[in-house]
Amino acid sequence: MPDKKVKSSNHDGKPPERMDIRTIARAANVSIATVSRVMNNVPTVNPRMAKRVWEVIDQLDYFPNTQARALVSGRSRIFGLIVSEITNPFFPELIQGFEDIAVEHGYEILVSSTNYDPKRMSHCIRRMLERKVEGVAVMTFGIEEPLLDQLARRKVPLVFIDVGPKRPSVSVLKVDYHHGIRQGVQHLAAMGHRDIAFITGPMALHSAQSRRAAFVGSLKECGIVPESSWIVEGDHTMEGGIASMENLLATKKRPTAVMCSNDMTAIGVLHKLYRAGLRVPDDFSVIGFDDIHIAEVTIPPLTTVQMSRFELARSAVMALRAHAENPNDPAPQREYEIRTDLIVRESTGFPRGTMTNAKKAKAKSATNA
Amino acid sequence: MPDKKVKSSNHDGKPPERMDIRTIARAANVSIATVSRVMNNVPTVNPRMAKRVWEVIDQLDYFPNTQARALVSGRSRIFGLIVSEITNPFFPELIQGFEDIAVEHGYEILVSSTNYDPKRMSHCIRRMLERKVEGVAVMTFGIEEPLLDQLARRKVPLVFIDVGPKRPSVSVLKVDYHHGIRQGVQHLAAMGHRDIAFITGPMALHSAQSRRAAFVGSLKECGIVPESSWIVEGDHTMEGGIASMENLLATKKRPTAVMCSNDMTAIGVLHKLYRAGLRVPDDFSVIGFDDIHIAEVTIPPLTTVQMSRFELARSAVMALRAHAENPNDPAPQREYEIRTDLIVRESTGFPRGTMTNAKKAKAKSATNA
DNA sequence: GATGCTAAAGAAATCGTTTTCTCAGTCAGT
DNA sequence: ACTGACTGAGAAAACGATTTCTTTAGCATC
Repeated sequence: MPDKKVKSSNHDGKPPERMDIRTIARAANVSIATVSRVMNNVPTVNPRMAKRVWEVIDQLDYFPNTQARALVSGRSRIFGLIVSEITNPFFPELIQGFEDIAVEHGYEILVSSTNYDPKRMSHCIRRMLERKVEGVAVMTFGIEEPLLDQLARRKVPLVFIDVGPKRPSVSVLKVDYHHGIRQGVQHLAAMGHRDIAFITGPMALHSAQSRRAAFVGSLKECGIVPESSWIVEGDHTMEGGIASMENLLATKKRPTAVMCSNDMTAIGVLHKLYRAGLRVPDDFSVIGFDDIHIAEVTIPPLTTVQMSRFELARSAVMALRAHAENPNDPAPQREYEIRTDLIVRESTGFPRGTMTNAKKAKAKSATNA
Repeated sequence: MPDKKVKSSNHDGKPPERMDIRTIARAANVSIATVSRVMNNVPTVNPRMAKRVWEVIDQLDYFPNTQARALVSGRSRIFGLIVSEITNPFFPELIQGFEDIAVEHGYEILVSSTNYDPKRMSHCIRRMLERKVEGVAVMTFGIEEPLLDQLARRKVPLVFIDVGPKRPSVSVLKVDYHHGIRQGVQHLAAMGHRDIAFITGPMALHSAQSRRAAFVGSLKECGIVPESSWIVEGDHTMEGGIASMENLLATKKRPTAVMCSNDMTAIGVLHKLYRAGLRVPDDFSVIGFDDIHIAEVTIPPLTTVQMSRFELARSAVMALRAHAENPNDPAPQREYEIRTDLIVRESTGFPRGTMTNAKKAKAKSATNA
């Protein structure tokens, strides 16, 4: 924003040409109030006049100053979006969707990545407060609730994933982890796996707990008793996946398959298995979670549980809009359901040496149906 | 931003409690001008008074309204960041760095991903203009200059990668593609490869042309004549990599190695080779470009040319700051140099059947030195 | 033809800051 | 003691919109 000092009239005849609502009003021969009304589609304005104003606006290529508008109307038209790790490919895909939908409804977004660091979190909340966001989507999968008090206290609408305080102006996006994870477990069990490991996310995260619970539950449904040494804690990174897989390979009795709390972990696992000289899926089966884009081209392509980023983004924006646009709506915390589904690719197969090729083909076609 | 209507005094004794500079002024028994001066560290204010004001500010947990501030000061303290594809992992890493550094200097950022779509680009420029950004970093690697006229005309500081109009308030980040790419070519040549292919980015992008030129140049330096059918156009996506590799495999005489214009392409290539039953690096060598994080764990880990996201981000923010904070500085377009370097991992090796193990070991150690 | 009502547009207040202007004091120099 | 320069702090004018309050004009009603 330069041209601040162009106020003093310059002697070469040109008017100072600052582009504000007054310029338009003057050019269209109406009051600024009318221009404002035209821009906001207030119905009481004479259509002929409106047309004239629009023409001037188009011709001069004018657009209103968002901050002035926000200041007086009390509406910033900005949503905040807090993610835990922008470098995990899951999130950019989410951000993309969130941005698209928010922009579509006339909102701008302020993204911030906390990297699981409470200090960063608190700093970014502060920034959002300063910018007067009209709502914040907290896509960190459940962490640091105390910090969010600052937002709640100032009555900023919020939307969480999985779990959040039951308060007015707070919505929760419920992810049905169970559905997809059960499909995964059954898929493995159907092929004959009994020794199935699980690599969780950081257990401080609610979602990590939910996913583990869904895994354990699904295992039991198949009549398999969970072996605790086969449930190891990861951290949703590739490095974590590598380390966790290392631990699993070192267990007394090795599992034959592993489910991961997210795809990045699975990618680490794939890598560790490659290093260990084990072939996937011949020697070991791997299932991921998220279905990020690169899951299609890992070697081998990753069987994974899909959670729709688009659905997540859409629901989040909708929830925030609902709150922002009806400030005193008595109906608070709506809950939105997000489905999960297994996508079978090539990182899963029969446990080593249990089946002939003929049986393989048969079982596989049954599974896919 | 709710609590808009809390103006009317409520009958339970409490004051309406709106938190603005006036509240602070009243509580500290000074004028609002003084409060403002204190917050902005204006040196002429009495230290004792300043202390008192700070105490009140802390105690009431007050922070100024950014939009009011921006409105009057004419400074939004927002930078725009336009990337071509947020779902390409290169960019999140860049965004992260950009955000960190911008925030460190008190700026907020507005990110937008154009997905190579001019319509999106133009829309996002408009949005940035509306929010009165103080500068825009155009990290699309050279495209759609006409659209950027809108920004230039309004004298918004800009920073480009590689190439940009020589105008005041416009800086360019020069990437030294040649250095890293030459290293890559020499690395391959040193191991005995002569038949080296190249998959470019979208040729509409300046960076794609620069990278190809660097490749062709480096090839000639090694006395290899470029074979045009081995230079194919990709689009910087995994899918593009797969398709391009397919084309390369179909050439009359197959190359023995390929360099890619970015890592996503290389990942696609790796996948295609896997599908084709070719082993990397035994049957085919692959080099990427960017050194995104997952390049470390591809199978096999990817040899690639590193371009520092952090350097890029830092330089971009610094360039924008320089312009934003000295609006009438006569010195425009500073240029910043970004280095590139080869990172040798495991996707490159000797061409099939050309060397004995002894020779291998020797050549490899020489290359790494 | 005076009155009341409605529709449409202008005037003015407002949002929460920064910044310029103004005005008391203080102090030094003569 | 009077002037001039300087300090420090308050008063008031922006900033560029929205929104409330007024005004004007037109029309129907009695």
